[in-house]
Amino acid sequence: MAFQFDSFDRPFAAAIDRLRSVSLRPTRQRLVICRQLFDAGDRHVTAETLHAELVGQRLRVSLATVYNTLHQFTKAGLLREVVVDGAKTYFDTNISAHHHFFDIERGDLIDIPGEGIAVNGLPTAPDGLEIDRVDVVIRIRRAARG
Amino acid sequence: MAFQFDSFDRPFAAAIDRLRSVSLRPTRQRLVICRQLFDAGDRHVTAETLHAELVGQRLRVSLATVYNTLHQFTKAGLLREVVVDGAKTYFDTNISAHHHFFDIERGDLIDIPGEGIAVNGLPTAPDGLEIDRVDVVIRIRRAARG
DNA sequence: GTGTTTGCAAAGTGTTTGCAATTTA
DNA sequence: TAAATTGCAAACACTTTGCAAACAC
Repeated sequence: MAFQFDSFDRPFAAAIDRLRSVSLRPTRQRLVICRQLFDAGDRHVTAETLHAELVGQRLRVSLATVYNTLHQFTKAGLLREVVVDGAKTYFDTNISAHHHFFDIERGDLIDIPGEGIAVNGLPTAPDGLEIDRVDVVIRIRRAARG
Repeated sequence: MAFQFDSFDRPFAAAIDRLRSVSLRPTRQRLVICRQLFDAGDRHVTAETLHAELVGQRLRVSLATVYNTLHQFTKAGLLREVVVDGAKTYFDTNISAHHHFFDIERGDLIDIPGEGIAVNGLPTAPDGLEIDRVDVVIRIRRAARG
């Protein structure tokens, strides 16, 4: 039996299942991160914001482990990396096809459902290359004075 | 008369004009960077690649000045910043409306003319916010084994 | 001359890594 | 107990900054 949890502990059971489904050992750290990410709808985090949340809840996980885990989750297909800012790396728990608003000033990411946007006239990839994915980022900011 | 150039020196004259048009003093460093960027069609550079090019041509400019100058040019509207990679900042000499292919493996940016792609069904920006711009990045990579 | 620009080196930010100690199976 | 994982601290890559010297006008 893993840790202090038993099968009656639903949130942990779900996290354990999720990790097992991608062949990652359900360690204390991964479970804690898993719950923080997936127990509450779609989320956008950076390593630093996620680490701060965990620390704020007295859940001790090192920043290095948060970084490593976010990448493991991404490789496993549980997360998706979103590039919108040169400085930091964002991770999105919503792995379905969709695009983003990015609030330049606040650094906030907001999902736009996949059906909301259609990209037409996509060129074919240059010779020998293929399309991996198409990202649409709508940069938004505080409206100019009216 | 600035430096060793005179008005018969066309490339420098053009660079001087370009800088003057955005109220930037035509210093030796800015002129050299200006020519490197704009004398040869559309280009995508990072501070490091541009600096390496200049140094390779014995044109001495410090990396700090390259960084500063790229940002000045961007603010002045001569360049556009393109976010496609978490690690480095790309600058594009093509400031017209267009989108990009990004070769994930090689880190190459390729322009797609603006008319080539249409984004339909753009949602309106959340309350109090307005759209600054819409970026479409098509991530490409070596085609899978055939 | 006076204000601007440059270059250096130091500092900063976000991220990755080597490795001993710990934990999981 | 063997293999995987963690946390620390050091290393990293890229970028920004403070300030004295050099430069443009």
